[in-house]
Amino acid sequence: MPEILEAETARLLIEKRALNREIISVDARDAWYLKQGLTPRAARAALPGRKFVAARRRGKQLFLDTDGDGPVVGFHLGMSGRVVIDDAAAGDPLLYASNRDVKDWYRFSLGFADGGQIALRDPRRLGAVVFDADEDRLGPDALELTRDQLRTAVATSRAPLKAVIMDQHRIAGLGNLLADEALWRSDLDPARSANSLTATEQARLHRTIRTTLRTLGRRGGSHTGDLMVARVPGGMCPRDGAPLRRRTVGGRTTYSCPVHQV
DNA sequence: GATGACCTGTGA
DNA sequence: TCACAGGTCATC
Repeated sequence: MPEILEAETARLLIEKRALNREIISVDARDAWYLKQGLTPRAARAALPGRKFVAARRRGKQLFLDTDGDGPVVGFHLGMSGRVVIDDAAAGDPLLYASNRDVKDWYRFSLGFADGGQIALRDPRRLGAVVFDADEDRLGPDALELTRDQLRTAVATSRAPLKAVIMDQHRIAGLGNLLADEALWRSDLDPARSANSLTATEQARLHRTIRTTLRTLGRRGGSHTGDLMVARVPGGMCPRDGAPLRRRTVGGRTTYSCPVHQV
């Protein structure tokens, strides 16, 4: 996904199009896609006759509440998953992932009594469907992040700053592109140890995460950052023209400006 | 904490 | 054929 902005787009689509429609069938043809002990049989036993009554999100994860004593259905989009309702796919085309509509990529779908359907289409199969996930394993949602929460997240770890803000247990929602963009806008080196930030830098990072999410959300997604155009080998910093540095930080490909990110 | 594993498609 | 991909998990 699919970072927090795409997850929110998917949540909005679900909220608008999938609530209060009676589920009558379950197509869990890819049993591997069901995680945390969920089986196709259990899904078929639990969902028909129910409807979704709320679509919630924390970080990149989606939680669909069902009526009565039904399960909370968790959707996780992995690297390439998208929510498709009837014939509408949520969000902009994904980079780094195919957007073709291939039948084989429908890993999980639910049919509605009115003839429509909600489905997860995921070429890479790194997403998941779960029931009744432990939502509190995730940290505070990045879109609602307070300054105190940011301070707590970074002050308690000496891991690289980027690894810490991408750690879903500490802050839920930031992925590789958003983390690079926010750090680039914050003038902070992704490899610095998180607990080395001064109070001023923490405040700046907090403010920047918020404005980055707001701005890129308005533009249409995680791939619309200013750094994206330069996020290629040999790319130049859009702000000061310096050659960008490309390396691995926190296990992920990372682009940063050696001149203004310190 | 860094690393490799999971899985599959795409483009060089 | 290879490197690489907006994510997470277990393991050294």
